[in-house]
Amino acid sequence: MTCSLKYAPQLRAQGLRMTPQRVAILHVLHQTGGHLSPTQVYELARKEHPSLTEPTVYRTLEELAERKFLLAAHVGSGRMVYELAENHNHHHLICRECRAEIQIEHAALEKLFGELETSSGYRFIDSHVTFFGLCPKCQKINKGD
Amino acid sequence: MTCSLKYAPQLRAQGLRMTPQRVAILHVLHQTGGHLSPTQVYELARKEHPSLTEPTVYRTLEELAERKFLLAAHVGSGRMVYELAENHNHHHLICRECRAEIQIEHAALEKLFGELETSSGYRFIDSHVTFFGLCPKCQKINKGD
DNA sequence: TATACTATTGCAACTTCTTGCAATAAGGAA
DNA sequence: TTCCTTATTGCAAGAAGTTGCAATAGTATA
Ligand SMILES: [Mn+2]
Ligand SMILES: [Mn+2]
Ligand SMILES: [Zn+2]
Ligand SMILES: [Zn+2]
Repeated sequence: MTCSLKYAPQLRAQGLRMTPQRVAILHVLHQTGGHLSPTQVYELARKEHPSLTEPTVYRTLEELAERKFLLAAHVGSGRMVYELAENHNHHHLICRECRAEIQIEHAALEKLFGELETSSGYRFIDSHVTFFGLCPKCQKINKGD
Repeated sequence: MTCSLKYAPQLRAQGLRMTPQRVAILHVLHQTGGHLSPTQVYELARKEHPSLTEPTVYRTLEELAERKFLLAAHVGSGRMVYELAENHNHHHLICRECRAEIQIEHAALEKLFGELETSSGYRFIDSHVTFFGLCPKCQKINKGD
């Protein structure tokens, strides 16, 4: 609730409107805190706003991610997941085998991003990266592959 | 054609079989050379093997990627894309705005991967990463955002 | 070459995601 | 408060991707 009050002026500043659907969607993302798939958002937000539809959820998540209110990520489930962009300055490292997930501090990527920015001319502002690898456990298990 | 002959023994070594469906799928990936979505693979491979079905394409691409014959990547289209793993030691950098795409040499990531492997215990063998950023053109256009 | 084992396929039904369009409603202006 | 503009929504239809299961067909073995 409070969270949507906070976002309302920011949305309006970009020509966007604060609808009850968006209140509900922002609310579940705020309450949950972590990554949510569109379907999860839909199921949860529908409890707050029963007339909510799937196309609205997909369009809203996409729009809010484009405007940097949300971060989108692929975490290997095949489906996109979203989270509030707020206090997030992290990246993800996920085991291809068992899905074990750890966070990577943004600091660990700063040097690489700097180098790539120099050599490519691209800017990496707001990047939210997911790496895939083999976790220590799965490395042992797979030795005799 | 030649390409599937090459893969047949490698598949068998892993308990997999070389079916006409797989011949067709490998063939289009080989001919095309670049990233293809499952739907693109389906449409192209169907010309070689008309009875091919979508579930077979999805399952085959997933299986072959798991076994490292293929590389899978998200390139921002929302859909997964696949390519032959063969001579590929690259990563991708894509403009969030205009989708302009450049390749990144694997060498550019080696130091970072080394550091992350040390600090996390994960191994990054066979990683195929996609970064998103803003290309030089789009940085200029968006200055007054 | 015939047999047996089981990986792979196609089918059907389902879930997830997308798109065009007309109706609705947010919120600035009067 | 009322009116107006147009961003946003819901609907309906469709595309993309998934799953369980019975039938098929690679391939190892004899
Ligand atoms: Mn995240
Ligand atoms: Mn690639
Ligand atoms: Zn693992
Ligand atoms: Zn660009």
